[in-house]
Amino acid sequence: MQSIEQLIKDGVIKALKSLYQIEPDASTIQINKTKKEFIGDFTLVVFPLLKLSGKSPELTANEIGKWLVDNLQELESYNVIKGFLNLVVNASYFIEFFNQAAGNTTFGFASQNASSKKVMVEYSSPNTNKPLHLGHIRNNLLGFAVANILKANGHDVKKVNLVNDRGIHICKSMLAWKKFGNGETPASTGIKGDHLVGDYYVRFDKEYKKQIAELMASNNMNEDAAKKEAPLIKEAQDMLRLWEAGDKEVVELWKAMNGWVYKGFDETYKKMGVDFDRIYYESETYLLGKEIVQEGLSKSVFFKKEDASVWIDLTADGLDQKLLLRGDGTSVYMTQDLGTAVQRCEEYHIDELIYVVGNEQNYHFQVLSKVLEKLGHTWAKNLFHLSYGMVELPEGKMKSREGTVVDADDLIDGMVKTAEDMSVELGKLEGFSDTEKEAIYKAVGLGALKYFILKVDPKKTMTFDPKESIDFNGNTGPFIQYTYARIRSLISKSELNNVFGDKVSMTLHLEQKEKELIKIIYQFPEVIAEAGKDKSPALLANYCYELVKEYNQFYHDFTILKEEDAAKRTFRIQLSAMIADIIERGMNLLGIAMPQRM
RNA sequence: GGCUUCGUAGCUCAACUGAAUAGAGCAUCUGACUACGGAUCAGAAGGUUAAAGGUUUGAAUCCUUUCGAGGUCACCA
Repeated sequence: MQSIEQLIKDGVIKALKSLYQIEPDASTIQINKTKKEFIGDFTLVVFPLLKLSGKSPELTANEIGKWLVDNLQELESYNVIKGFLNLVVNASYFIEFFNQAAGNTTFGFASQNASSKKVMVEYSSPNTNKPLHLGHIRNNLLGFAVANILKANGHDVKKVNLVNDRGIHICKSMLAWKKFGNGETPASTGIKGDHLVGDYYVRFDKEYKKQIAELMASNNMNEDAAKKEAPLIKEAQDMLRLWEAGDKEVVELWKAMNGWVYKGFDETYKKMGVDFDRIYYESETYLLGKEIVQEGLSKSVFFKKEDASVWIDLTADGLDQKLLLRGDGTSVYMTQDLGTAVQRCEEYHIDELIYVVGNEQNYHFQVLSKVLEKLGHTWAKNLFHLSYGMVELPEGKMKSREGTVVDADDLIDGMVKTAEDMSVELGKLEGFSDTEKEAIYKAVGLGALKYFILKVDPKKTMTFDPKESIDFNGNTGPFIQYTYARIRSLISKSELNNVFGDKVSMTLHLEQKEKELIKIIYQFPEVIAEAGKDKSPALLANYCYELVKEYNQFYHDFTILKEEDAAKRTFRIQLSAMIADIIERGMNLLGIAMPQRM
């Protein structure tokens, strides 16, 4: 079935040819959805066409409108307001569309096809010296949802995680554990591994600051000098050197402590409902990229300073000089990223590489793609930095003064607990088994969190308000889940054994609200495509809400199960079921579970 | 300071590529009901889209300047 917009567009071109003997540029033809306050389904904006017609907006619109209605059987009537030509599409067109889409479980989703790409989405990328926090939640939810949406667009998607498991910061927690601990383990303390390690990282920082203060007081040092001279930091640096040299004892401890952290992360990922096809470790990739630096040197794209460090000069591109390799030949962040990018794009033939990374690294990724471009890699333009803004909390109430961030586990557990409290208070889940209740609390608590974060444009800094997110009214996850559960309940009460068994009669009269709903359903494939193109789950989230809101009005205005006309009743049940299907599929792409009952 | 992102109702967010009277929700106020699930629905009020200029038939959207907030400018990752 050809899209109606395309049909109208083609019609307009023919109309212009026939009316004014001109061949318009297709881009000047704008078909919009008609705004609610006007009559019509689609609107042609005629202003850009006035130069071609040489007539007034109203006259032009009327002439085109008349031609279209006379020549396109899908159109029923038209009206003109100022320079806007509103077109009314035949109800039978929408019924035919509905009959085709209803019950089609792949409606809106593309399967692999000629334009499918091999896409890699890298997200999460945690450090192993501290637990995941609120910022990681946005990262993980975005990465997971975008991967799903791209899959729904027919792309071959790989989700990967690059764990930052080495470096001075890891040594800090290791050192603190050795010096200030008593051999505690997650097993001996019952503390989650990532939290235990994180606690020692904090401990290191505390002791380190103490030493700095002492040095400044007793030796009359300034702060910068004290930071460099503190014994603790020197020990940590020694440890890093030992690690790089492969010292057995240090490597063993490193393995053990990282193991604890991974176990903790796995738990959090599972709780959050995200996963990966492959996990990379920086300890395995940090040496990659040195060859590329040599290649760049031989091509004179890079240059060497007196101390043998390697740089690139991007001042001509409006950027700065950037270090690519240290004087002692060790690699930096950029070296590694150059290496992994080349490996992924050339060895695995990735068509697109998406990095979900916070916007504080915008500059890094700008430099990364510039460097690759200068090295002559045409695929450099296939790197996409999905940059997102910080997540704040209202009034910073939960933010401690030291800037300690909100822990992911605590936040998730808190959301689930709130869902439980609210539910118990309202007595909504009486008669459910304990396991059912647990599942619903989790779905609602997490649904609230996920939906609230994903509905916001990724690039914007946002405020997460836990209380607002879990409200059962408004643009929230729980509101959508609740409406969904109500529809499911309605369908099971309808006692139709095969909901989509009967086709809707082409002669059925469509009420305005019914038509509106079908029109929103009609947009679903477009929304999926657009969300994939923009890599924006927010588009999909807001679409789901719009659909639910519209449905609630429909639900309120019409009888469904008690409708006396059997054909009408069946249609309304089918319409409800179709909407439930779409909501479920849309929300699942966002990683949000939809309880059948709640 | 250089570069960069952002600034929309009291609050949290929308507005696809420039298009009609800038939309929702929360909060506030006013109403509706023995209910196909009341965790409901309807209505009201709330805006000089930070400010000023410019381009355009048309600007929240594009350009310039100013103000304000964040990010970044490490031999950290």
